[in-house]
Amino acid sequence: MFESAPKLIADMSNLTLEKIGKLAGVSRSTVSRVVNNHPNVSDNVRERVEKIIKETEYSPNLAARSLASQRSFVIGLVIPRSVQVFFGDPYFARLTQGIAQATNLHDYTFSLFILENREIEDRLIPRITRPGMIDGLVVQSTSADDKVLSRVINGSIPYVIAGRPLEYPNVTYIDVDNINGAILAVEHLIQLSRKRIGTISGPQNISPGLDRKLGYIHALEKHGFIVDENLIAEGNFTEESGYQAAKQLLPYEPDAIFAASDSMGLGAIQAIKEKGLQVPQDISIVGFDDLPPARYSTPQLTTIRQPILRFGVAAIEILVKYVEDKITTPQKTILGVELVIRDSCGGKQ
Amino acid sequence: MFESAPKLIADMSNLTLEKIGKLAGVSRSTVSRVVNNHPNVSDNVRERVEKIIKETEYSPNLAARSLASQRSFVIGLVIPRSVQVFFGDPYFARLTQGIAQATNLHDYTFSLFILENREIEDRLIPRITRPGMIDGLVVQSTSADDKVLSRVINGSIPYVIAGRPLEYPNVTYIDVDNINGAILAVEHLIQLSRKRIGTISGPQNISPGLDRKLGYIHALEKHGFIVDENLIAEGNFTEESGYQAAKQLLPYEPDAIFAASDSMGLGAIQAIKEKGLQVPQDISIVGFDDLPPARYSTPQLTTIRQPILRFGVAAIEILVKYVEDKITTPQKTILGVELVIRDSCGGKQ
DNA sequence: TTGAAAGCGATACCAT
DNA sequence: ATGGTATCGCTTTCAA
Repeated sequence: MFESAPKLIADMSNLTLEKIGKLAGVSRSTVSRVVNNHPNVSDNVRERVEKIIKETEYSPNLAARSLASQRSFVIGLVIPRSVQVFFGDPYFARLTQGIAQATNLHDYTFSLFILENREIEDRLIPRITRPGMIDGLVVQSTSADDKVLSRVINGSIPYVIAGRPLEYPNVTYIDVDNINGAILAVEHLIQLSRKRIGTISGPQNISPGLDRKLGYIHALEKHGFIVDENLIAEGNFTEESGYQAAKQLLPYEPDAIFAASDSMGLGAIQAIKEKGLQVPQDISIVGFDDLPPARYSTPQLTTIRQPILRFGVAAIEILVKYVEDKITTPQKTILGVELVIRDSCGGKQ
Repeated sequence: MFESAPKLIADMSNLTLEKIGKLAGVSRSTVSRVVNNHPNVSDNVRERVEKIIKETEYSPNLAARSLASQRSFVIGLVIPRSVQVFFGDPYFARLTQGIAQATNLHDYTFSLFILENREIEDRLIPRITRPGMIDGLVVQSTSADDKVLSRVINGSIPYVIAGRPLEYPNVTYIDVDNINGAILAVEHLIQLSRKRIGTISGPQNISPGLDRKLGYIHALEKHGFIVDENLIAEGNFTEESGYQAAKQLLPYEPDAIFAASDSMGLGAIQAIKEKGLQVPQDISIVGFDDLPPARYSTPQLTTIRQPILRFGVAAIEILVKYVEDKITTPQKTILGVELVIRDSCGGKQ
């Protein structure tokens, strides 16, 4: 004892339960209980051990823990190959941030798998889907019948799909209320007495594209408007596509446009300005997302705010429950959205 | 044998070296050698074992492998707490993507640690810096004397700093040639016969802020210009700060501005337009980064392109060499940048 | 070339 | 409440 203690303090590089135990005068079992917050530890022992853990900055070896417990304490976010834009889109950056944060708060390690090309996809799918490597997966939903999506859904690892997957209605997913968001947007325009309300929708093979257009149509019909196909154009969520889509709509003289993303809304504003028209005087614009650019544009964009960070947190909370409670019943979660009124629609009080 | 073989094939969920060995009639040691491509295995044994591995889709348990080999096969990207903007900045999204891709290509798993608040920082730093958890780290450089930076630099895990760390001149880092980029930008403006060339610099406590301003001054002096403090304003790389800085410069009638980031350049363009002036007719603008928004602005932004994806790839290549060859000598890598001429400076041929 | 066996550092069951 | 010990699945000497 006399000789070994100082030595142990010296080589902090390889701290183990055993060494902490020696320093605290208890067995490795007891230290393990302290680390894992097991109830059966007396208060003074717990205190003593915790003090030493703090002093030495001990933290358990994850490999050993994984091997013994048959859990990896890793949660992965998977971006399928068919997600084209990916990191060009600030949405994914925020999503990643939210999920990483929530993962760490639950004491899991966060791993990111971007399957950006076939080579990486082939290499990673077996690793990702093999039981034991990863405790839980968040998989970004996609349009196509993506390889990784079906592998995960049919595999045995707990997962949550981020975004409603059109092809798999009966799986665990989390999404924002796209339909209601679109309705909020359009009803705002209706309240401002706009009569020719157009939309720039997203691609119709992914749920945000589909649902936001559905909401647009629903709101119009609910308020007795006639849906005019000439006032509907399709983009792919990028600014450039919004610009093009707006050019397509302008000949039909809309007095308002609901864009299914902020980026497309900003593109539309540019097209409108180039035509010599003014936002919001001549045409009102509502976007969707409320990402930072919406606040810095001129005019500032009225938009539908989706809680991206909360989305990540909620996804991880669901996932952790699945992992730790071994639930398997599919569960759907829809997060609310809200209208954020700025300057691109006029009529602000 | 008769009874156990079918059983083993049945429960593929828990394949181990031992079971593969039993199926192939060899020991676990031999199977391990086959899996790890060790030379000392006879051809027919290797063949037999590989066949079974393929049939059973066996893949080794990473936790066990890590524990035994004292390597985790994980490479982490650390975003220190003092990196304020983080994911609002498209730069980090691209950086993350490049590093994730390169990491996977080298058969490591990619983990992301965003130390966005003190709680997460306290929780993660011991884990990150503890030997054995992570084989190598890429750490984003920061301004302040950040806790995690000094811990990593003084620790024993191989690392590469992304961006020149001002406080630690003698560590392994990778950076882009900020000084030369700024020189390219300013010389372009000089060639276009601009006489009153201002700059919107970044914060002077981080290297991209410092170096790009140094390059600006260097280029002016080299060409016999007098550096006018009134033509220098400081931003923090955001669009909003560029807008404000431009407002500060305009009374001194610059005919060109070198903005140390695209975002600040875009903010400057907005301020200039609001003042009733035109870009590039009245004032030329050069940005820095060449992120997507530079291409979608009006006018399209002339800028300095930095190879962010290559940056990530290069960082991982250096890191992997450090990890696998156990090198420890500090190494500095500077990547070249290039001028991308678009419409914000005029004089385009 | 191959096999046996000793770790790696946790967890968790079983005694006490 | 605490300690002893088998165990997780692999890597890696050391013998044979």
